[in-house]
Amino acid sequence: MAVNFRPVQALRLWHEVMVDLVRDEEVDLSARQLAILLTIYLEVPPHTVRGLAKRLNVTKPVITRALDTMGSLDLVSRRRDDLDRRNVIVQRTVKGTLFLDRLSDRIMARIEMLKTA
Amino acid sequence: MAVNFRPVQALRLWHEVMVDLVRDEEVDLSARQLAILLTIYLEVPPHTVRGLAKRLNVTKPVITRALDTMGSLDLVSRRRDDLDRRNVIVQRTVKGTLFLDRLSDRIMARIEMLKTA
DNA sequence: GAAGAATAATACGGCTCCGAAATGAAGGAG
DNA sequence: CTCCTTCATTTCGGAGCCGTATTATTCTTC
Repeated sequence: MAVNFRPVQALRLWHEVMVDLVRDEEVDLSARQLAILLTIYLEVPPHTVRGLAKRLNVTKPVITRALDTMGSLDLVSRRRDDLDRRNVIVQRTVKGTLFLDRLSDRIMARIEMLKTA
Repeated sequence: MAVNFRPVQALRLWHEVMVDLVRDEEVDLSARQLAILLTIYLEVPPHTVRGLAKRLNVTKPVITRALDTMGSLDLVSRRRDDLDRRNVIVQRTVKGTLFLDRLSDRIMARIEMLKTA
């Protein structure tokens, strides 16, 4: 499981996973959308529009639009915060979890291939 | 330098690098554009429009447009193939090399952080 | 040289995304 | 209750990318 990473191998890893994603991508997410999705699934909740905008150094409409797109793909869901109804709480979905599981599998598979190469 | 990678750590690595890129990105490349750029720099030349289109399973106009965009950013350059003037040979640039060096540095830095965490 | 094949680029209509600004809804201070 | 702030969303004009189909150039074959 241990890998010795040197810079060119790190770049090769990125390359192979990106090509995999582009080649047989079911959903076509931009860099921003993927960054938002990963933040929602990996960082501690709750996630609000404002919080995500600040975390990623983008404007709030960018977050709203990304949630619209990924929401229609059923990768995330939104609900109002009952304690402060101005806030929107972004939540995970089963489909989003499965998507990131597949991404994780792709990355791990490419790491394995780098080890044996 | 050796890292033990488990799936959640692979995903964390992807997350952190993507957030870095979105946060302080000088150039804003799409997933396809980045995949094309990495292919040009990491796979054996020569690279033609048709070859890249087949490699990435996209149509040729996608490649032409990506080369237009990245060409205006001076990340790649094009010249005609003198042996077969129908072909366009895609070439690397100094600026493109520097960009990928920075990407490589980002990835390596995040790998280091995962080791100590 | 003429006809056909192959390559890259362009035209087209449609869709998505952009940032800035305006709008709508909810909370807080007095 | 009223004013002001704080959220998220929507609107606006503009820019970029999409796939399909077409064009322009070059090569190949006869």
